[in-house]
Amino acid sequence: MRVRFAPSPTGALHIGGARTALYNWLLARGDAGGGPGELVLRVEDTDRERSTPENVEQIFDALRWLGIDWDGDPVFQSHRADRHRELLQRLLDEDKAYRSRATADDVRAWKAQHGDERGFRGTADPDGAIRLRASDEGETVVEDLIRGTTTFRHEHMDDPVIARADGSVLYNFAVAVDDLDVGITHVVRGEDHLSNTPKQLLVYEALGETPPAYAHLPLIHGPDGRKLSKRHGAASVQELRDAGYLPEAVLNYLALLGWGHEDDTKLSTDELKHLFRVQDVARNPARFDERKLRWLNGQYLRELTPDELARRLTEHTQRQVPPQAAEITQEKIQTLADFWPLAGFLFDGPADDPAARERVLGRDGAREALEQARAALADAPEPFDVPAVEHALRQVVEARDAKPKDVFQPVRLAIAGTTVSPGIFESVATLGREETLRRVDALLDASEAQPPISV
RNA sequence: GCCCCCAUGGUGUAACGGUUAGCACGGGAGCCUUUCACGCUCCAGGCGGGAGUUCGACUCUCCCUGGGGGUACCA
Repeated sequence: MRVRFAPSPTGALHIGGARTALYNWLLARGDAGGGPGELVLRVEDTDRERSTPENVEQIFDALRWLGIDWDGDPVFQSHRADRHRELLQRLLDEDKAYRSRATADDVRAWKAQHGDERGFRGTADPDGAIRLRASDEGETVVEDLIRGTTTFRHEHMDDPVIARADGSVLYNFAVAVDDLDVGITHVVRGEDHLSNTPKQLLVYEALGETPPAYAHLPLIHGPDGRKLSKRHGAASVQELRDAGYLPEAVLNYLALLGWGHEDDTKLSTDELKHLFRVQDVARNPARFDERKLRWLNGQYLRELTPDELARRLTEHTQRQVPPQAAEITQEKIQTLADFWPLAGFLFDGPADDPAARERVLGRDGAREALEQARAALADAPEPFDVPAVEHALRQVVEARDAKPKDVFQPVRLAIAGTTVSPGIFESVATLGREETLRRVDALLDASEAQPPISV
């Protein structure tokens, strides 16, 4: 089984494209093919305007990040112009294609006369675009692994334009030829190509070649059911990466968009390779639901070792995150991007949250509790670790006959500047005795200078 | 306009002629609890509509409706 992923480098790799790449990759690398398969990467850059080296690199990059690898060097469609021209000439010589000067207006006029549902038939001109001859008789049948049989009556099909007047080929001709030349056995791509498939089939027929098998995947829509676009938020792999998602979670989530396996949701890449079958792909379009991706990402995040989590956080935030700091946030974040808002105070000092200060310090005895906590922490034995901190702070709770939060919240406020943070013992221990005391003192001083206004 | 595809709760899916229509996200309630989370328990919520076929339809056929795609000398 030889499959391919053929993006056109017109921008970032979007989620739909990434899923197409993933399904092809699962076919090539997984068990479904019944043996080792191959994945060919082809860059469809015949649209000179929009295809830039930066866009190409961006797509390669996104694929690498996801862990999707391919076999051999990428094929650039633009490099295959000679071969395209060769076969084009052959079809012209065999009168299977002809030149036509007909414009879009001419086609419309023709249809006005013959009926909207009738395919356009041109007459041969000395120059102009190249059209394939499609007869009015018969039909072309697409046998799709996912959708079953779809029949297209030739009567409805225009003579497809396969090359421009200058001889450069168009998409529907180029794909067919390129897939043929590298021996693609299965074309797995988005449903937006289904209606174009009969044209490609016509190309194979004119060339006297056997077409590959086809599987057309349902499209991915935004949460509102419309076509996925930028205004839906993160719509490209790069954006998901920036948003702090893990590649393994993105891969897992993408696989689930249009396919499912019984009661399982969280499926490792190995499991996906084992279970995935194209035939099982759903026929209806799926909506991209970032909330579920967030949840899934949290699941994967929690499985990482502290060292690994720290490594990924460091890479994502571009700041050195030690394993201990990573570990204490592990059950509280869903994306790598959630780390900094939650734990940034460990590095950059307490946040400035006047409302939180007033709320916490405004409670009866809060200041006194904080003073006692300070003393307990100052006296806590070495090593200044989580058990030591917990013991010290719980002693204060007991001594004051208070609720735990009456003591913990003021301390949290002192070190974090706000009311949300990782566990208080873990946070204090991570910060260290010296820095904790400094921050507690700072808060005590500040609140003395500016006592909260009591109402 | 024409051609084509699709239709299970808010979302993703499972079951594919006979089940109390399953699982997950999200939502609600509760437990846990030092905040936020995590975790656990429970609850609500679905086969778009109409004709057939059948002893029996979510599952098969047709129509309607609603989405989507294609219809370029774009890919």
